[in-house]
Order: sequence, then structure tokens, then C-alpha cells
Amino acid sequence: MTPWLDAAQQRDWRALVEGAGLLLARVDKHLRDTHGLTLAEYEILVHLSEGHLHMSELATQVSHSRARVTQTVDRLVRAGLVSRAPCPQDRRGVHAALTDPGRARLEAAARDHVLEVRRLVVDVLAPDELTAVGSALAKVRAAAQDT
Amino acid sequence: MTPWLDAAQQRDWRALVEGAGLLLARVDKHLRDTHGLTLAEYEILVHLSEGHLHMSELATQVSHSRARVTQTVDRLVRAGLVSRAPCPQDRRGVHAALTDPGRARLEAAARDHVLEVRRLVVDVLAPDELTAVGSALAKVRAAAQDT
DNA sequence: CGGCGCTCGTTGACATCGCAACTACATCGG
DNA sequence: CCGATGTAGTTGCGATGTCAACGAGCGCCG
Repeated sequence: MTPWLDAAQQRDWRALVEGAGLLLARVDKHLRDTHGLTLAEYEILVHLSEGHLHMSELATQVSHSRARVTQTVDRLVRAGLVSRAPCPQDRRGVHAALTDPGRARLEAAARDHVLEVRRLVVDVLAPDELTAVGSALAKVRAAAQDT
Repeated sequence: MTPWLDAAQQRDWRALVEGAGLLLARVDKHLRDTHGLTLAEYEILVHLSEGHLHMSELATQVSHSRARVTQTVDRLVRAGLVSRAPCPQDRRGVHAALTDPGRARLEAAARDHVLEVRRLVVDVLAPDELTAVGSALAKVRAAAQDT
């Protein structure tokens, strides 16, 4: 049994690694330049905009380690964009929520961010291509998640 | 004109960012654990396996900054997997090539790497899904490249 | 020739990330 | 009620990445 990939698979996998890597790097840099936010910070803000969360929930939602979420939230708290509060139900837990300045900052950043995403992704792909990419990577994520 | 994304686009974009991020992290960790190689190092080795290259060419091929390539190649040279040589034609340039141990190491790593890629991507997607993802991200890469 | 601007590759300072170890709290089983 | 085990979050340290600035060499144009 030869576990190799054929030529087409190799080409597609290479495109995925290098394309995705470059894309994430570009989007991250764009967010830094225009609003002084890391992509990781931005993602956290987005998820918090849909309601307050515990650190662990946040970690699984953005697919980052808990340690990383701690550090990222630290920065956001120092910047006044997020608030921490101990959770009454479970005294180990920490409640993270968006502050008003945080929401304002997110909304401002989102405008430019969306433009960049359009430029690099949405406008480059046919609508059904984007759908295909989305559903495919959702599957990949699920597979990687429970491993 | 509202530059917003609709719900489906947002879902797909989110899946792309989080799925791709998690995937790259998993593959990187797997390479480290099994062969002590970074994904960045591995990619460089792969490109060098197809012929010696100048640092700049290497940088554009893997879509990394030149500074990053310098550091990555540094490590590979220290590990004895890659050789450097000044280029006679252009005395600014540096010739990077795979050593014999480098090729051996790459081949060993590739076996396990491919297994992991199968597990996380190839086996999870239908063949035409993988093709779609590959061609879509190739387009995205091209768009991000010349920006 | 001589200067100007470009590319090549590297370096050092700084930011970010992963990992392992740790404290505090919860929860389960006797 | 108590000890064992598990989970939440944080911390420190090492590895890796970014960015700006640099020295060196190329090449064009007067």
C-alpha cells in the first residue's frame, strides 16, 4: 500500500497550504495596519460580539489553545476593549465580555476588514466556489477538532 | 453601497479562517512531533527537492518573507540538511541546495506527513471537493500575491 | 567613469505562540 | 465528609515570526 498522493492531490494540497498561509498573513497584516488589531484579537472580538463567554468556550470557538486565549484577552483588556469578571456559578471560570469601546472598535475594524476579505476572496471566487470552500473547510475543521 | 457580507458568505469566510488556521497548526505540530521539522522548514525542503534555488525564489515560492526564509534556512543549514553557496553570476545571491542527509530526512518525513494530510483532508473530502478547494485557493493566492 | 536607485540577503529588536508546570476549584466515588 | 481525579485559567520560557534598517552588489543614465 503506497500512501502517496497523486499529482493532482499534491497540487491541491500545496495550493491549500500556501494559499491559506498567505491569505491569513495578508488579512492579519491588513488588520494591524488599519486598526492595530491582530487577526487573533479580531476573531475574539467577533465571537464576543455575539454574547459574553467563558475563556474555554472562546478557545474552542476560535480553535486556539487556552493559553493563547488568555494572552490575547490580556491584551484586549489592557486596551480597554474587553472586560473580565469572575463567574459566580463556577468560581474557576472567567467571564469575558465586550466593552462599549470594544464594540465600537470592532465595528470600525469590521468595515475595512470586510473590504479586504472581499478583495482577496469573495471577489476572486465564483459564489459556488466560495460555498464549496466554506463547507469543505468546515468538514476539515471538524475532523481536526475531535482528534 | 453596503460592503457587508451576507450570512452565508460570513459563515464560509469564518470556516475558511478557522478551518485553515486549525489545519495548519495540526499539520505543523504533527511534523514537529514525528520528525522535528517545522512546517516552514518542511516546505522549504520540498521546494529545494525540485532543484537548487536562490533565497528570493524560495521566498516567493513558499510565500514567506525573505527574512523568514533566511532564518528557516539558517536552521536547516545548522541541522546539515541544506547547503549554502555564494552565487557566481550575482554576488549578492545565495544558492541553497538540499544535502544528501537533507533529502533522506525529507523523504522520511514525507511518508508520515502524507498520512496526516490524508487523515485530515483527503479522506475527509470528496475528490471533487478537494479539487475545488485547490483551484479556489490557487486563485486566492494569485490575487494576494500581486498586491 | 560616477552617481542614483534598485534588489539581495542578513541582522537585531520586538511581538506572538506553543508547551509544560502550576494554583484553584469542581466533581465523582467511597 | 474526604481523597482522587479532572477542568479552568494563568504563567514562564523557549521557539518562531514580523518589521525596520543595514551593507553589499547590480545596473541604468548622464
